[in-house]
Amino acid sequence: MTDFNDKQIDILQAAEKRFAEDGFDGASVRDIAKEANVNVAMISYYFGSKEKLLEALIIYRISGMRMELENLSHEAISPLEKMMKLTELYIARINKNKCMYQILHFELSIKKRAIDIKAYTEVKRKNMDFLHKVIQEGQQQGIFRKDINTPLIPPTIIGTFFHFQMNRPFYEEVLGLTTDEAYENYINTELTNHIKQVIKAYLLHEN
Amino acid sequence: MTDFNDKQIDILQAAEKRFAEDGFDGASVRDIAKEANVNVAMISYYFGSKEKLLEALIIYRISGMRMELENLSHEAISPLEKMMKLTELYIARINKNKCMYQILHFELSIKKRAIDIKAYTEVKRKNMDFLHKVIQEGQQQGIFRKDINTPLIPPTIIGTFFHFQMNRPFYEEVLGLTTDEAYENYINTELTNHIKQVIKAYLLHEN
Amino acid sequence: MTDFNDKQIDILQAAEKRFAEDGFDGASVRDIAKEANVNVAMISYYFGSKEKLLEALIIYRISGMRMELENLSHEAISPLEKMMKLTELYIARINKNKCMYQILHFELSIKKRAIDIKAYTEVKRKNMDFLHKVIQEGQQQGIFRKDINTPLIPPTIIGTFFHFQMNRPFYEEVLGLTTDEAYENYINTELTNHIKQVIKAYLLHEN
Amino acid sequence: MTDFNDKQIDILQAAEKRFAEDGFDGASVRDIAKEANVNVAMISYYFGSKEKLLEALIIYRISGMRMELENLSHEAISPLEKMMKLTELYIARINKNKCMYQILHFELSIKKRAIDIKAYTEVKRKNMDFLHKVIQEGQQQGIFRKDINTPLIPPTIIGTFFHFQMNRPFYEEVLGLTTDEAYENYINTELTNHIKQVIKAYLLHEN
DNA sequence: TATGAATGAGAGTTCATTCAT
DNA sequence: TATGAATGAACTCTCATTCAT
Repeated sequence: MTDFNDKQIDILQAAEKRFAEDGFDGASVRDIAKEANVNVAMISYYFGSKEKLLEALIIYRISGMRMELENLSHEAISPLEKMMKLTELYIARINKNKCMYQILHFELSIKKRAIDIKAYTEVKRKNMDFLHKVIQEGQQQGIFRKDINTPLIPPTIIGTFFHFQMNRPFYEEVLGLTTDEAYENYINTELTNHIKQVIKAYLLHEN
Repeated sequence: MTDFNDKQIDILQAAEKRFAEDGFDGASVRDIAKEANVNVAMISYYFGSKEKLLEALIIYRISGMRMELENLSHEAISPLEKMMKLTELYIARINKNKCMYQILHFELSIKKRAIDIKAYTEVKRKNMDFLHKVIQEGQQQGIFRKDINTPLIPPTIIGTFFHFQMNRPFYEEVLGLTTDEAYENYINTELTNHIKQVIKAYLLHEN
Repeated sequence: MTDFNDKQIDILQAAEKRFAEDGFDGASVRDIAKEANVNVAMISYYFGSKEKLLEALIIYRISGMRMELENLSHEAISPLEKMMKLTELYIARINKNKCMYQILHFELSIKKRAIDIKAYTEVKRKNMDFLHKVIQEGQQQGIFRKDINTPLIPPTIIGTFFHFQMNRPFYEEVLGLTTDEAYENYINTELTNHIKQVIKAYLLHEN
Repeated sequence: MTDFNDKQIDILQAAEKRFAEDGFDGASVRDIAKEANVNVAMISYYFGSKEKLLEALIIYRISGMRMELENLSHEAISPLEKMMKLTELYIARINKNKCMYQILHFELSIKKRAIDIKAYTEVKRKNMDFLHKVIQEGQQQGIFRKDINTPLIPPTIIGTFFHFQMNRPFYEEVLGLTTDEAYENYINTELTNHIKQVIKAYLLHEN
């Protein structure tokens, strides 16, 4: 399922861009075809329909997200350090897959379409399991607080990042980030640091 | 501008529901008209166009969001208590205006449309100003840490909440929240508490 | 039928302008109502429908065209002088009722609508009768040629005038008539003179 | 630009008929599609829009009007004979392109639309140049009068013809031309002859 | 008598998709 | 395998008109 030819990958990339910028309903297959420099009919030909194109795109991108967590789990570092690295990895991955996340978040929150998100769910579940282990470890070592609500950690990381992304025009103005580089830089330094600080404080200090 | 008649309000409410559930492009004016039990032509008649309907909706909802912050600012409570109350107010307001936020977040993150979000920006800015004052107060009293990134507090609160909302199908399954009430209840207790804990820990503990 | 109140006359004048500039189908009753500063419903109220408004307009304008020919017929001048005066009267009347003629010509040549043009036809017939008499007079006096095709005289006069009007942009450029006054002036001098010369030559000279 | 396929030509012909009979605003694309036995969407597909269809039609027809004047200019006949032939050619061409002229005249006289008539203007200008030469020739030979207003010759020819066409119902009745053939025949004999007589008299006789 | 509110019908256009080649 | 041509369905919006007041 994951073996696409060059033309198909062109289409998938074009679709990702258009879906992210215009929304699924806002993007027309003609726009996508034009962006991908292919014939309109080719989209139906290769993917069957616009909806199936979206599903293919999700699978395509998520299959590329196979976590770097495994490596992390074997590193000989403290649970806190692991959590900090995990947070960084989360942010890096979202930042890298901004478009896909943008699409997914919208599609998930819409009742209209019932796309197949099994692949997405699976990845999330795996992440959660790993997260759970690290937190338990930290709790057993007496470093982390006892009442951590593990399932709400990812929303805290991802949600903060995303809200910042989605309200970009507002924060651009408020923070005086006039260029793309300035914004990107702020994400990689201040925002990342803030999220790490928030998570760290939450893990370490029972109020 | 904010005085709409009954029919107009019917349309606005129907539009809010449909836009939130189907997206702006995914919702047709026919759907909205049907939902509002009015003639299709009435939407153009009252609002001019689909886009102007969206703008009217945003103004309508945001003008109803004039913050309860003022009351808060005069209460004789500690900065921390203020921040906790503020967090609760934030969450309550987003929860109440879920649909509007869902719409706004999508529209904001889409490059296609350039809707007038001045009203929204203004509200955000006012909130930020108030937030800033409370945090400064806490810092001057030596209670809050020194290196707080104030502009990133709202993304932390709202983002966490929203990510939880948007990934509802996933968290429903993971947390075994099978009914609407159970989910709603989880938001009002566990999620709210989590966010407050996160904010509290962040404010109080320099790592 | 010809007694209209002030509001009705406002509407008729607005309708004439809009019909002439935009065509019957191109002009909306809303445009007309706006131009006349009346309520949209008033047009249906007073005239029944858009089509009936057009008919009322035609009757209104044509009833105001009752020819000044009668006076002419009693003047003690030569047939040629009569024809020259007649030509001038024709041109003056068309020029004065440009809008109405513009509307009529379009409506007449369109198969779609079957408006009542009895009033118009009647006026034309009377003119023709008078014309016929003058020409016969001239022929009996041996001044005019024998083979005059009387019914084609009015088309020659009116048609020439109208073609010039309808191709205004072209002739503006060709003749360097940059202002409204220049154009109007050209009509009253050069064009009028040309038509008179053409008619005179035709009447007097058998080839 | 002038290469249209069969379907496109079907549409253009249908459009010409409907525009001529119903006016541009009066003719719907659905009517045109029905007349051409094609799908409604095909019109947008091939021409982009209704307005662009009109423009394509004008270009299509006018490019087919490239004058037979060239041949005329090399004939070894007198200026008067040339003018008579020219008049005939004018009339024949208008008669052949009745519909197109009907459409053009209306669109030109309407302020609403600003269609591209460059092609039309160019043809008119060329005709005018040729006309000018012939008339000068006639004047130099002392045959034509000195005070000819050349630019007003075409309006005299075309205008007379057109007024006769546009008031067809009236002249049908007045002249007792009950059938299409009778009318057509009258045009080809009496009307053509009248116009030629008018032009001839004007050219030859200074009053 | 006069009008704001409301509407069914139809307008032009775009859409995702199909099909013959 | 790949595509230009074609289309039915649906879109948003405007229209002339009606109706309760």
